[in-house]
Amino acid sequence: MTNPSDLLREHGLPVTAQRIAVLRAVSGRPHATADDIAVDVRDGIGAISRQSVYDSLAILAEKGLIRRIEPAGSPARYEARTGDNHHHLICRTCGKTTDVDCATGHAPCLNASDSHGFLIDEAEVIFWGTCPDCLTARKSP
Amino acid sequence: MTNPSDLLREHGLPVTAQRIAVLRAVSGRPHATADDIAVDVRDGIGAISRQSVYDSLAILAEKGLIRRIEPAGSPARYEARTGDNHHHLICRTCGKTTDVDCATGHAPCLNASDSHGFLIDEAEVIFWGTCPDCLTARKSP
DNA sequence: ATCCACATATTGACAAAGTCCAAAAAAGGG
DNA sequence: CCCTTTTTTGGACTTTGTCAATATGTGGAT
Repeated sequence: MTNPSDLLREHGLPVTAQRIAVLRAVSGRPHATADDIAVDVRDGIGAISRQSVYDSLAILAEKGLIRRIEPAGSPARYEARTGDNHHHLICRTCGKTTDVDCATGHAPCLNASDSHGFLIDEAEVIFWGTCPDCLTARKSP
Repeated sequence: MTNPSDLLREHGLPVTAQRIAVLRAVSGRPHATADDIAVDVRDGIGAISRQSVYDSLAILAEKGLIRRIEPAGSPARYEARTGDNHHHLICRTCGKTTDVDCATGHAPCLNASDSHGFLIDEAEVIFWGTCPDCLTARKSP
């Protein structure tokens, strides 16, 4: 696997300690919020400003190195798994987020029945439900 | 079509001028934000507090009279079309939101390839793209 | 029709998430 | 090594939404 520094250079981005740390944090903890990332980064390199976390996440997302998702009722979350059109399964109770491959194995929902003249570039699918833990918790209170 | 008052009563909700007006506003302007609703309601009945708009929207959504969607990068939006498992097509540039029926006509994405033990109750699909207007605007600047 | 208990509406303060801006610091090129 | 450009920082600010206390209105029983 390409290391973080090379990844940044390949995308024409100046290499900074902050960006490397942010990239590492996102890879190491999928579906983390900006705040989670900030905490992880501080554990790694000591300190980083809130603004730099947002800037780094934004530019990494723009270059396609990470993906940003914004589930209802939650702050934005980031993940390093990109380009494979996977979707998400989110627990309504505890917010646990799990990756799922698409139903038929190859992007079933990419074409809407009627595109209304839009040029569609992404189909985002979120499955809402209750996770196993919360299911058991609910049955035996 | 059932009128707003009866709809509220049928769902065990006390009927108030505010709720009727909110319900009307959501029906009349699909995909409106809470703020849009407040403006429309004030046009209709003169005044309503911000909090009441939020409360009404929340309870109407809870009872299934309206649906709440929260697209990335946008405040929450509400629509009165419920129970037909339709999805949304959103323009990345101007935010225009359009309803689309599901690709195959009958909920293609309702079963994930692997539910990971979750009990899934909804599959939310958002198609992201560029609307016709923004496409033309982009080509001829 | 009137009264009462309770749900709902209002008001104002507050919180979370994110953005904007100007100044300081650091990186890269000549 | 110096200069320009980019990045980082810190702080103020905006937007969206929630909380808590008080006032008001609703629907049922009398």
